[in-house]
Amino acid sequence: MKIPHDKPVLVTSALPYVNGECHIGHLRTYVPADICVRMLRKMGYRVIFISGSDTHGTPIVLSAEAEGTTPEAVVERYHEHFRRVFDALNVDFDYYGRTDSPANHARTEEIVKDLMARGYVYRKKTKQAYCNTCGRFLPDRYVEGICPYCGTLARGDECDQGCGRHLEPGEIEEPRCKICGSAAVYKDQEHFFFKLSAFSHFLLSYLHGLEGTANARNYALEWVKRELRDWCITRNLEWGVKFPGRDDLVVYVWVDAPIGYISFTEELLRERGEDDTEWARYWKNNEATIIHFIGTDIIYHHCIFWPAMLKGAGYSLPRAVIASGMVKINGKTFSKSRGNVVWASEFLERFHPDMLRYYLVAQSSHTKELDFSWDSFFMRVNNELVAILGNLAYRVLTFTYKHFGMVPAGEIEDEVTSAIESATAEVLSAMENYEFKKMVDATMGLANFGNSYFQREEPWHLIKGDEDARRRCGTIIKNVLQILKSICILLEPVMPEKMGEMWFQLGMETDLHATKIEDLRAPIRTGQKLNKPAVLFQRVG
RNA sequence: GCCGGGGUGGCCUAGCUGGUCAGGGCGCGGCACUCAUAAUGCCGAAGUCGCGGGUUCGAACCCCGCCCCCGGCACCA
Repeated sequence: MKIPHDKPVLVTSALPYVNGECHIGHLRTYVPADICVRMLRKMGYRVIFISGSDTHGTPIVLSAEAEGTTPEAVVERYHEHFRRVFDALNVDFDYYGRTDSPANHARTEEIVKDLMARGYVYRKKTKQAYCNTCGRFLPDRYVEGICPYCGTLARGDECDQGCGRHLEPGEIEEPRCKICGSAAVYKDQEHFFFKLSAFSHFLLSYLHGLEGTANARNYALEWVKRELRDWCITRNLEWGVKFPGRDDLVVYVWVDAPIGYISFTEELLRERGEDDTEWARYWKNNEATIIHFIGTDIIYHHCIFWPAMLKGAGYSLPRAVIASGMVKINGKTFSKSRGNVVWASEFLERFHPDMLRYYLVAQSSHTKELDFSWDSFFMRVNNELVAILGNLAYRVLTFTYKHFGMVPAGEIEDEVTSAIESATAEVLSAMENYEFKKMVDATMGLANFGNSYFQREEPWHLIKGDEDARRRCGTIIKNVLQILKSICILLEPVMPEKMGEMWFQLGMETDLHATKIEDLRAPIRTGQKLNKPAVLFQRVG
C-alpha cells in the first residue's frame, strides 16, 4: 500500500481492557504498532499515535464487586499498570487516554444522537434474565441454563458444550444466575438497536478497498456476505456512558470504546493547544490517513461495527486495519485460569525491553500465530542479537577503538553500498506490506553480510602489515562502520534503546530517533571519534 | 456443520499471480580464523514439498477428491 505523503497519519493501537495485567498477547499488537509509527516517521510522515484504556463494561463491574471496590478503582489501577508497561517498553504513544473521560462521554453521546437522528437506531422489547437475589439484569454471559435445541447445559449466548448454536437473549431455558447460582427470571426490557443490517451494501464496497492485512479484510467480508444482524447497543448497567435520555441504560462498551480513538485525538490536539475543530481534519473531513492496529480477535468490531457507525454518523473512515495473529504459549491457547500466560512485567523484570520487541516481530510474521516459548526466546536473543548483531558491533568497534580510535579514511566499496541499498529496499517494501518480520530479517541479513565481509578481509592481519596494508585495513573498517550505521537507522524502530547505544559508540552526535532513512546513504565521517565500546546484548537463558 | 489458516529434510519455516522452487534458520559433521560475548567465516550430510487423481512441454505452487492439525462462528475487550 501507499500512504499519501501529503496528509497527516493517525495510527491507533487497540484499547486494552483494563481488567487485568498486560501479557505478551497484548504486546504483539502494541509493539509492532510502535515500530510502524517510528518507521513511518523515519520515512518522513507526520504521524500521531494514539491509544488508551477501555474502561467500561460488565467484567470490570464484576471485578470491582468481587474485590469490594469501585469500577473506578479497578480502572485506575490497571490504567496506570498499562501506562507503566508501555513506558518501559518504549511504546511511545502521543496520547494514552481512557474511555471514561468527559471528552469520550461527550463524543459518544453525540455520535449516538447522530445515529438516532439519521434513523439508524430503534427500540425493541427483549426478554432479559433478571436475578432477584443479585437484584439486577444479567448480561448473556452471566446466565446459564438449558439449550432449547439440544438440552445440554449452555451459556446464555451460546451452547458451548453441546450443539454450538448461538442463542438469542431469552432463548435459554431454566436460566440461572452465574454469579450467585440462583434461578433467574425473564423480564421484558426495552433496548436500543443499531441498524447494522442497513450497512451491508456499504460495508461490502468499503471492505474491498480496505488496506492493511488480508486477514482483517477477508474475515470481515465473510460476515458481510452472509447476513448482518442488528446490534443491541444498550445495557442495564450503571458504569458506562449513559444512553441519551435514559438514566437506566448505558451504551454497550463496544460503542464507546472505538469512539475513544476520536476523543483521544481531540484530547491530544487540545493539549497541544490546537484549535477546537482541528480534530475534525482527522475524523470528519478525510484530511488524514487513519490506520488501526488490532488483534485478530477484534476484527469483527473494527471492520464491521466501527465503519458502519462512522459511516452512519458521518465521520471519516479508516484506510487500513492491521490485525496481528494471536499468541500461544508452548502451543497452547492463552489461559489465565490454567496459568498458561506470560506477563509483561515478568519479562521486563528479567530482560531488556528491546529483546522482547525484537522477538515479537522476528519470531513470526505478523498475521500468523506466534507460539511463544522461553527456549525460542533465548535462541533468538543468543543466536541473533548476541551472536550476529551484538558480536559484529563489538568486534568491529573494539578493533577500531584500539587501533584507530576514530573513523578511518577510505571509500565505501560498491559491494557494501549495494548490500546496504538492497537491505534498505527490502525493509521499506516489507514496511509497505506490514511485514515486520521481513523488516528485521532483511536487516539481520545485512549484519550477516558484515560479519562475512569482516572475516574475509582479515583486518587483524592487515593492521600488522606495511603502510598499504594498514590503509587497506582502514578502508575495511570504514566500510563495516558504515554498515553498522545503517543498521542503527534500520533497526531503531525495533530496538530504539540498543540502537541508540550503538549510535553513541559510533561517535554519532545526532539524535538517532530523529534520523531519516535517507541519512543512511551519507558516509560516516572520517575522523569522527568513537566512544568506548561496550557489549550491547548479554546472553540469556 | 459452516468459514478461515495450515500440513515443505530431526525441529521451525520461506516460497503459493506455475518454469534457478526445493531456499533460510536451529541442530548435526568437517575445516578455517583469533578482532570478538566458546562469538565469526567457509564447506557438507539430510527433504517422494499430507495422500490420490487431473490440467500443462513443465506444479510445492492451478483444478477435483480424500486425510490430518489449529482457530473462528457475532456482541466475547
